[in-house]
Amino acid sequence: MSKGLPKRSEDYSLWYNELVKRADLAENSPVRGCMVIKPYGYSIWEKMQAQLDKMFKETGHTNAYFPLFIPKSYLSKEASHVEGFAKECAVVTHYRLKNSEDGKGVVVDPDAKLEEELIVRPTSETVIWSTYKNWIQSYRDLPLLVNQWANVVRWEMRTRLFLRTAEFLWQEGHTAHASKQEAIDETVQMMNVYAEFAEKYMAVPVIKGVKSANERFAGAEDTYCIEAMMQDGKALQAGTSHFLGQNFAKAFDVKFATKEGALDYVWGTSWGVSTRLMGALIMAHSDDNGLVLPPKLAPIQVVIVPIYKGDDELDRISDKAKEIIAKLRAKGITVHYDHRDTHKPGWKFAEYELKGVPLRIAMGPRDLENNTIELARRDTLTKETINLNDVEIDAYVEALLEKIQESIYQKALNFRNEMTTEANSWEEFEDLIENKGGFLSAHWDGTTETEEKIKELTKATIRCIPIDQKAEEGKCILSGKPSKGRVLFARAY
RNA sequence: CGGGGUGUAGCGUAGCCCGGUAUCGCGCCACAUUUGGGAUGUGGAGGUCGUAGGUUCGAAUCCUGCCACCCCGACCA
Repeated sequence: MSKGLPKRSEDYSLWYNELVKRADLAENSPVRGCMVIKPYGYSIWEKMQAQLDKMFKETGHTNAYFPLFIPKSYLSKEASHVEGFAKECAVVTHYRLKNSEDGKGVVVDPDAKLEEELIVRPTSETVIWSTYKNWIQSYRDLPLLVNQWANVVRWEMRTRLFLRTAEFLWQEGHTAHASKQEAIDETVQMMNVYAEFAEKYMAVPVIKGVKSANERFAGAEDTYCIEAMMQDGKALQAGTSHFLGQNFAKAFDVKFATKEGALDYVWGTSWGVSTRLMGALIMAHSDDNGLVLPPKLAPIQVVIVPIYKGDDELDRISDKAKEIIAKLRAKGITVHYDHRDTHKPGWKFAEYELKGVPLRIAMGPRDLENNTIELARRDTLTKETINLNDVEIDAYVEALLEKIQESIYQKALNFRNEMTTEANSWEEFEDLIENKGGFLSAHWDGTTETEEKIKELTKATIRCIPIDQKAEEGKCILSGKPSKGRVLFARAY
């Protein structure tokens, strides 16, 4: 491994790609657009999963699993859904291979053609709603609150590790309700769960909002989202929650008997976050030295590096380190003691910085003598020497980790606020999008036509209509037609 | 999927124009000296030059197809 990462200021994309590989998060696979998530990267994803799963359970959801393959005909049952996904579906046409004529490999056996071709799920609404038809008869069967953790495939033209891959991991919640309002409440609730997760665990501030018709999920009545700001001034959609109305219920004929004895279609929602969150996490906090992980998602929260000459010294330091490790673990803190003699301390320091470990403790002979340790923070790159006679190390570290979590969030929030600008004229809008980036808060006349024109002219899209949008009379930035509030524009991933 | 670029040891590269069996650095292995911010020395291992064909006495080098990756468009979570 060569030293030094590319600089963010010089080539942000290159910095990101290199960081993902060097920090052992993921690498490309032999198949175009797919990725291998390496153990360290997967550990972070597992921590995200664990927390999200807990939050889903707390809001009444249960996990289930639906199959990878979907009959091709299912996709076309909901018109706008097929329109949205047809272009990027992987299709299974055969079920057998055979040895090739020249004996040099295997070929698809033409005799093993499937009667009905299968698509690899790009999302599971169709299979799930076809199943729900059998599960729901009465209002007593509702609400149905199901989530699944799964992989999906979307045959993307242009891919990037974590941000857009042909196959990705995610969770998809699919719920059915007896009333419209209840389904809308569910949709909003899950957006709020995502926002809370992003802010409290990932330390990434997000804007909650509703998508314009143009950006809406294929098959939804409304798409709610959380939008995050990356360090290069581009926006990233971090999670979506869809109010499906009765669209899928109608497409798959899912009716229920109401309390009053009438027959009605059920109301649906779906919501998801994916391994794309990994990309958001990386791009929101990391620096030119490597990853910066929020303590709540860091696979290793504290690393202890002994500095020693000879086995005797190592033994004495290890004795002391073990006491500290035991105390920290008792507090539920994840500690790694790296006493390998195959690498020098300086090498380890750089390595753990690259991997984003929030806190590093160094202990050498001088520390042993003075009963001190050196504490180094990853987020600020600052060091302090702590006298163990003066502080309770476990409580101190616990508090410091919390402080780091908060400080990373504040830094990202300050950045996001600096990068959110009101644009009041078209000239200003063009100048800001080109030279500053970030979110532009501007008036829009509400038409798809204007939205597309703006995209064509500036590559900026409407990220969302913020939930907390203030009523304000104004004129559309492009068309000059009347508008009742500002929406957020940005160039986006 | 369109335009441009790249592919040589685990990683980064020279060589390609002008054809003759592959250069350098990092990493890896062994030993010694080292250890408070990516150690040093000595010795060593590792390559069907992305892949499949073609031209040639001979191909990393020339020609064609394919694959992958990067950048810019279109598409998208």
